This record gives sequence, C-alpha cells and structure tokens, in this order.
Amino acid sequence: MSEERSLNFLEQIVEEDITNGVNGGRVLTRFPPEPNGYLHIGHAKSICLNFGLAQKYNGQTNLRFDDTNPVTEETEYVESIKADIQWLGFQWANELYASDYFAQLYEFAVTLIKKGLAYVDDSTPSEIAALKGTPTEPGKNSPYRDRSVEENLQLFADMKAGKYPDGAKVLRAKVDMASPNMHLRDPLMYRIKHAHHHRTGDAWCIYPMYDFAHGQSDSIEHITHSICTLEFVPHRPLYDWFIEKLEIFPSHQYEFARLALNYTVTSKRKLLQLVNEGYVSGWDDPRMPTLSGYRRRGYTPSSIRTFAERVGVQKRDNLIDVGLLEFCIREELNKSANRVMAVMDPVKLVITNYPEGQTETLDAENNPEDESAGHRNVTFSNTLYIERDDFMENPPKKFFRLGPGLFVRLKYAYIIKCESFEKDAAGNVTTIYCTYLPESRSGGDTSGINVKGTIHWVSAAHAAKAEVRLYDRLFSVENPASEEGDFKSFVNPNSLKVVPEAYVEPSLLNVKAGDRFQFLRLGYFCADPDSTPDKPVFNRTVTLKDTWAKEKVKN
RNA sequence: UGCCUCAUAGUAUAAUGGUAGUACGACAGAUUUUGGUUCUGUUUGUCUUGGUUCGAAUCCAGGUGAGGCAACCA
Repeated sequence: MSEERSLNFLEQIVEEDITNGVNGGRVLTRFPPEPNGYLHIGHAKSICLNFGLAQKYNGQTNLRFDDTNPVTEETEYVESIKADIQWLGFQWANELYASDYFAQLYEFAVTLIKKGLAYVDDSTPSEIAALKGTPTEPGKNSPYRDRSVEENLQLFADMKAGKYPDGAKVLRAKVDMASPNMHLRDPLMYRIKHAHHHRTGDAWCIYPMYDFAHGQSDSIEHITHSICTLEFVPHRPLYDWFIEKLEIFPSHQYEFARLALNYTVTSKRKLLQLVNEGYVSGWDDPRMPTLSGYRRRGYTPSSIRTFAERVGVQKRDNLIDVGLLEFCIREELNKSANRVMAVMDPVKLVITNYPEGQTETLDAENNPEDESAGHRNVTFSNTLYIERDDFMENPPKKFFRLGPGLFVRLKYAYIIKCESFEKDAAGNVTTIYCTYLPESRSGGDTSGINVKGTIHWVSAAHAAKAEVRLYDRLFSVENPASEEGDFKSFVNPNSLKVVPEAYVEPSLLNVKAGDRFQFLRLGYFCADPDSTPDKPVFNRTVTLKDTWAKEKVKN
C-alpha cells in the first residue's frame, strides 16, 4: 500500500493530456541550457523536473543546447553541462543543438516572409527601441514594415550572404506594434553577427533570436511539454504565434517558478562575475551553488535530487531555506558515511597513569547506522590530541566535556579525569594532564561510572596530517540579489577557513578524491582532488547539527 | 498608471466545494559511548472586503501586496 502523493501542477497537466490522448499519450520533454556557463542548483530543479516527468510517464528527454548566440557560448560549457547532468543521474535520449536547425530555421523565416508575416528592418537598435513604445504606450510601425515580399526575400538572402555589417539589418516578425504584450510588438527574429560559432564555425553570419529558435526547435523535435521558468510567460503568445503561422508541430510551453536559495545567488551572470573577479577559485569552488561546486563540496547526486523533489513545483516566487539542502545531505550521509576521528584545533592531552610508550589497539565501529560498514582499529597511547573546544578552564554548568576535575569518555576508549593543565605566557592551554580508569574500556566498562560527554581524539604519535577546508555560506545576507548595491559586497569574508594541519586517523592517508566521511562530532567531509598521498585535503560538506552551539548562543 | 503571473504556519508545499495536513525550522522531553542519529510532544497559517452556497483556502467580483514584461541575451 503506497501512500498517494499529490501531483504537482505539471504532473496534472501531463496526466490530463495522457488521459485525453493528446499526442497519443507520448511524453517528450527537453532540457535546453545555453552553453554560456556552468549548471547550478536552479538548473538541477529544472533537470529533475524535465527528466523526472518524462521518466514517470514513460517518456524521454532531449538535451538541447540553445546555442544561438555565438559570442557567449563555448564548448567548455557544453562538456561541463553534459558531465553535470550525467552526474546528477540522468541520461538524455538525444544530444541536440539549436544550431543543428539553423538551415531549417532559415527556411521557416523565408516561409513567414512569403506569407507577409516577416520583414527586414534597417532601423538602428535605438530607432527600434524608440518605436517600440512602452508598456503603457503602444508602439509605432517601422518605416520598413511594408516592404514587398520580393524585397524582403532578397534583403534576407543578402543578410545571410554576408553583404551587411553587424547590426545593419534585422528580420522582424510582423505581429502588432500596439499589442499590450511587448513581446508581440514585431519581435526580432534574426540579427547579423559576424562571429565564430562553437559548432557551425563561420558558416552563418545571421543568427536566430531565442523566440525564433526555441519554440521551433521544440516543434522540430516534437517536444510535447516544453517546460521553462516564469519569466517566459509573456513569451508564450509569441511561441504559439510562430507555431500557428508556420503550421508546424504544436509543442506547448508551461512555466514554473525558478528555484531561489537564501544566502546564495543563482544567476549565471552573477556566478560568472564571482569566478572572473576572483571571489572564488573557479566554477567548481566548493562554495559555489554550481553542480560542480556541490560535487566537489561532497554533495551526492541523490541528495540534490531529493532536495529538488522536496522544494516542489509551483508558479509562485519562492526563497528556499538553504537549510533544507543541508538537511538532505546530512540525512543521506548519516546513513552512508563512515565515521573517523579528526582534530581541527589540537591541544595535547597526556594520560599520566598510562605507561609511556605503550599502545593498544581499540575496536571502532565505522557506522552506527549501518552494521555492515564493519569495524576498524584505532591506536591508543598516553599522548593524544583533542579539540581545543573540548576543554574549558572555567566550564559552565552544562558543559559535558573536559575541565579541571571533570570526567569525560574518550570515544572507543577510556573514561578520563582532568587532573591539571599548563598554559603558555599568552594564556593558551598547552597541555592537559589526565588520569584514566583502566576498567572503563569501551565494550567492557566495569567502572560503574557514567559520564555525560564523549569526545574524539587522535594519538599524537600515530596521527596523520591533513589540510581541511571549512566552508560557510558564501553570502552573509539572505537575499544578496535583492539587496541595494553590488551583490559582491555581501560576500561572507569567512566563507572559507583553511586548517593547514589537522590531525586525522592514519587510515585517511589512502583516500581518493570524492571519498566521504563523517569526522566524528564535526561534520561530513569529502576528499578534494588536491589531495596527495602524504597530505590529504578535505572539504567540509556540512557540519553536524550542533545543539551545544545553539545553547552557547542563548547564554 | 497598460498587460501577464502569483498570494495557505518562520520557509516551502498539500487539501481540486465537505475535518486545513506534510516536510524543514523552532521549542520541550526521552534515548544515546557523536551535544550526532532515533523517538515523542508543542507551537505557528488560508492577504482583505463583499458575493454564490447547507457548506468556500478552493467558485465570482472589488481591493491590497509581490513578481515579471520596453536586450540585435536566453
């Protein structure tokens, strides 16, 4: 008995279409990125939607690059986009390019000219803008609007043949300059750009605009449900107009609200600025909301898919709490990530009644949530490193860690009692002296003592060194895009803290990039490609939930 | 002072004329050799004013608020 999950509005539309036999029940969607940047979390929602919808209704999804503007598009982006989609877990039915259709689109344009529905306009950009009117005032017809079909045909052919410089002429649809919808005021279909295209090279010097490429490409591919974001709602009448006048396959456009995440920007233009101006190390900087950034940060594809599922689909603008994304990755990694011990900010701890030079091997479970993850050995000795935060000279009431006279358990090992400590001239604690209870060993504790706290540790003589990169949100304000002023002035100066020499269990010397762990009590970490055999590098994916940190803030 | 969207707890998202529910968050407690996990409980909501109806979050009308639209970008 599976519980009935309610359908989102797009699923309802698709189910209705299937019920009504529209397109014979066939479902074909498409994901149409422009190859001018890397995919980000907002695209992930769109990908999950388009591919997910098709999967659910036995359909397919095309990957189609919307590459109609040669000056911003590059093959590097094509490759990264393909890699990211596959990493997310989806496979397209066909890899296609709007540029594959340039010849066909040209013919479509000729058809419209012949029908008297398109004309070549010699006006300058500012003249066109001036005649366009405003949202509250109708536009005026261009003086070139009534050229003959023959003249338009010749001029358009000459445009294609390269007889004119960039910007000298455009091809426009003849719709209605007085339309209340600005997009219907004789929209541009083609412009002249003597630019090298990443796929067609120099074959073309005229390129179709989005409005005359996207819908026609959908139609050529017989896309049944063309799903895009809300800003294209006013384009839909034009989308339908072209299809109607061209009498081609009637694809239909549906719009949903794009994903917005707080403390994040999701705009390719803004992300490009962060990259180009050095605010981050690249598109895959683990602080970036790009899929390549999340991947390097340690996010799993399934956690992002789960997130996309949970944020839902609607037509109202939204600002999702980035905490939900963090919940999704914690939820998954809690079940799958092996636990290890690592100390970020070490302070030395000496156990005075444990023989100097003696070691013992302790049994440690790899994952309390997964018995099949097995056990490992950790080496114990009289000199350890513990986390500086786990000791306080004058601890408050509910501090369940180490302080003068306090007991605490060393994870997988013994209960210890703090006997004394030393400080340097600057007042920093340098060494903590403890005694241990031999009968309190984990698994065979007969001491009868109950301690409230358990802390992690590494043996000083056995620990390996690792670099650890601690990330925080990239922006210090909830909605950087809506703030006054340059969004980059809200970049969080503490978004990256590097710990050059953390101490970790020696088993971590053998990690491969992408390996994920829970550093006990600290968070989830992922090995970075910068790792070397003698010095692993870890990125903090996300912290563990920390109720003690919250408690501290309250006091 | 045009056109188009949209409006349900703090944030998202259901309820499709018939008990306003779920997730995340927050708060409280239990469990715990991770202040993690898990479990239990609590809290908070239909923008507004009318109308239709036995009954309205849902349908209708007016208002208010938010977002989008005037790139040779997509």
